[in-house]
Amino acid sequence: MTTSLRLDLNAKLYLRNPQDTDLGRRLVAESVKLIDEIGFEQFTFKKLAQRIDSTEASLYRYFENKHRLLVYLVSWYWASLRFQIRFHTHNVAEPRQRLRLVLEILTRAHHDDPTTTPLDEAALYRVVVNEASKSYLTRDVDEDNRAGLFREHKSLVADVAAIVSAIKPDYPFPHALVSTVLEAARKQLFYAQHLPSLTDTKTRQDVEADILAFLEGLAFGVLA
Amino acid sequence: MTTSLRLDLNAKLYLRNPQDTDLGRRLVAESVKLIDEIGFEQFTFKKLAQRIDSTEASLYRYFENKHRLLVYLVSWYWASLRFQIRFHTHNVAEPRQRLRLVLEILTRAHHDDPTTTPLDEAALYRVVVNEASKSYLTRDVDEDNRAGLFREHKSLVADVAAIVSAIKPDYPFPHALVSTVLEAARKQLFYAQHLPSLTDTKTRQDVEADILAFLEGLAFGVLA
DNA sequence: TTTAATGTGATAGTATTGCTATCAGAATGA
DNA sequence: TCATTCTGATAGCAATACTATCACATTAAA
Repeated sequence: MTTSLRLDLNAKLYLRNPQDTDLGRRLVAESVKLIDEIGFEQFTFKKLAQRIDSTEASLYRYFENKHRLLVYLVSWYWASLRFQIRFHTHNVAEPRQRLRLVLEILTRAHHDDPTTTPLDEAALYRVVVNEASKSYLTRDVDEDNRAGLFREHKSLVADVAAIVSAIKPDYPFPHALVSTVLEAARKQLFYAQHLPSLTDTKTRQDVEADILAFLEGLAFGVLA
Repeated sequence: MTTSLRLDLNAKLYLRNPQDTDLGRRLVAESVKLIDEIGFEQFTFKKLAQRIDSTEASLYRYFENKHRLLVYLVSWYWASLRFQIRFHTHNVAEPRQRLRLVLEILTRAHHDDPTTTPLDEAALYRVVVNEASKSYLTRDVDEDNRAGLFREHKSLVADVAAIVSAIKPDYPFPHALVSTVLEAARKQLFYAQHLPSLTDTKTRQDVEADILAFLEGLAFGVLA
């Protein structure tokens, strides 16, 4: 996968662009690892500052608070997923084949070579699986939404919904289908790892293959 | 809807059963309203104590912390949903018809008469929509799961998955389908209210009717 | 009936969290 | 050269998430 890719995210996500400075880049890279390790609730700017030999106040110059940092990380994930989808489906004309590819990327995107990318992709994916919902399940959703903080997520859903509509133009719920499938890909992985009775991959080997099969069944079932 | 129904939840959810005392019942009833008003992050036992003319420490006698209270409320919701499903599908033999009923209850359960029930059902549903994910998206999922805190959720999924398997015995993902549909019912309502570009109900009147149609399409699509 | 045990809510703490205000030095630019 | 801006560092503060201790009331046992 081609990387060192600099994704330009909505400037409202941060106070100062963390990609511009050494400290900013370490902030982001280490925050992924620390949130992955201790969870978002236990994560604080103070702990992160200690890790990267900086101070709390310095980090607050980049992000208003830890919630904004989470939204930034999740947006980064959506943006990179969207990039990968565009890249891989570029010269695939048949919409069903495109959708199939999207589902594959969705369930396997986090296996890319972590050395070529500025962030630990595997850790970021675990963070997204565990914490992404918290980025919008807050009192400030509407305000945050007005500020455009969820633009990356929306663009991704819009892109894939367009493929769905190409397959079946009269299907009335393309966006709902895509947002559901996107969510389900992550949730089912979480369930397989932590609440296996809410899914069906218990005894099997390749959890991701099962999730992919499940999602394909869902998507192509309604579009049949 | 028949109520004043006392649901017996897992005793590990609380330190002292809040249903046993007047204070306990007020705690639970008012917590639903307060969380609905200010959100789970802003909710504290201190604020709740002020509301019901009690003290912080008194409330800590019932629940170890506010997270346990949330798990309790969500479990109460799953249990009452399961009760309603059993009640309404009791004498419906045809599994497809049963599943259809379940989906209807899922999307409309919160319209029941609030005066007959100990909790404000509409407020509880809003709390579930906004906060339920936070009950298991924590560092302690595995521990909490071992303690049986998610039993109600699992039982509900198992019940409905059995209906799915009755419809199509060789379908390999009945639990994944049910947990996905359960989640989607809430998520799509949230999207319709806060992030409308992630769903397709923007211009329409009856959001719940749309969600029901979407879920029926999903479920009966894969089971066709 | 006395006394022991238990359950109740109230008061007063404490460590941590989530910031903010202020600062001094380094780099940048006019 | 001097002003501006940008950097990270120090200190502090209000709120949060509890905990420890208390006095009192009730119940249960001897």
